Amino acid sequence: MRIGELAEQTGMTRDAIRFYERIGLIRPERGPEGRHGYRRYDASTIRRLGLIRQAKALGFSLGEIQELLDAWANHSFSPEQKRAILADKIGVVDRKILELQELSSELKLALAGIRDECQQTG
Amino acid sequence: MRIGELAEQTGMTRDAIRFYERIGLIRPERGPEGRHGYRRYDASTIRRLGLIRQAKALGFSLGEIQELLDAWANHSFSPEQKRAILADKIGVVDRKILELQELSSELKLALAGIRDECQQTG
DNA sequence: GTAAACATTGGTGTATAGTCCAGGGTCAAG
DNA sequence: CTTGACCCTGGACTATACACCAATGTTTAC
Repeated sequence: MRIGELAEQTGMTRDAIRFYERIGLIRPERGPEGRHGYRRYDASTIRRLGLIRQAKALGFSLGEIQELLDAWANHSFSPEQKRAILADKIGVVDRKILELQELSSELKLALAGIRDECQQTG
Repeated sequence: MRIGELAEQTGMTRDAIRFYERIGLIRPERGPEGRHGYRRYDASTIRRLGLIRQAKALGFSLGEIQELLDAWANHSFSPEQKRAILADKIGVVDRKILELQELSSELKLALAGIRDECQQTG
């Protein structure tokens, strides 16, 4: 798959995908079939970009995501380092879940309050 | 309370607090006691800034937070508009919770995988 | 009344996360 | 062998979310 199709599959722009490559989040092959040098992606990259998108929306920076993906895959870290990084991120994620649950409760209370306001006349 | 104490109480910088004011997230009084014009904050601002910090960490932009706070308080929106905005944000938050739970599960699986790797010799 | 410790505005600078070209190369079809 | 659709690099530009001044004013304590 070349960059255009990947962009279509993921809903990201070509520029964003190239940007993610520049900062090391993805590592495509280069033009295995001709002499062109085009980037070639396999299907796993779609999933990887999906995860990046999700993590971003959940408040993780690309730097944090990179750390996470490095720990997830098998490059450059010892198992112990990977374990530590993953455990750390799990803690962050679980704390975010709690915070979001509190936030959701508060918002629902606020919504109920507005309903009451609307019921003033009956 | 003046800006310095508020900064201390919230852990934010004076600059960040002034920035939040510039974009409309907070609206301090101005110098009610002398002729100075200093910003004066009451205790509720601490909570408000805490909420801003939390929402930011959870992936909301300051723009979204502003919308939310406007709907939360009683300014400038009809009850119906506020209800709609709140309901929308609740949906966003609840979806984020689900995504984070999935992410947490995946991370825990990955962590378990690493544990297995470490157990290769015994 | 003056010095320290606070505050003000206004402007510039920074990091992050991209977007948007320009100028060019590549590929498949006709 | 040209046309259109795709790709490349490099650089400039943008929005968000602040940080960091400088020059100046105010408050508090002595």
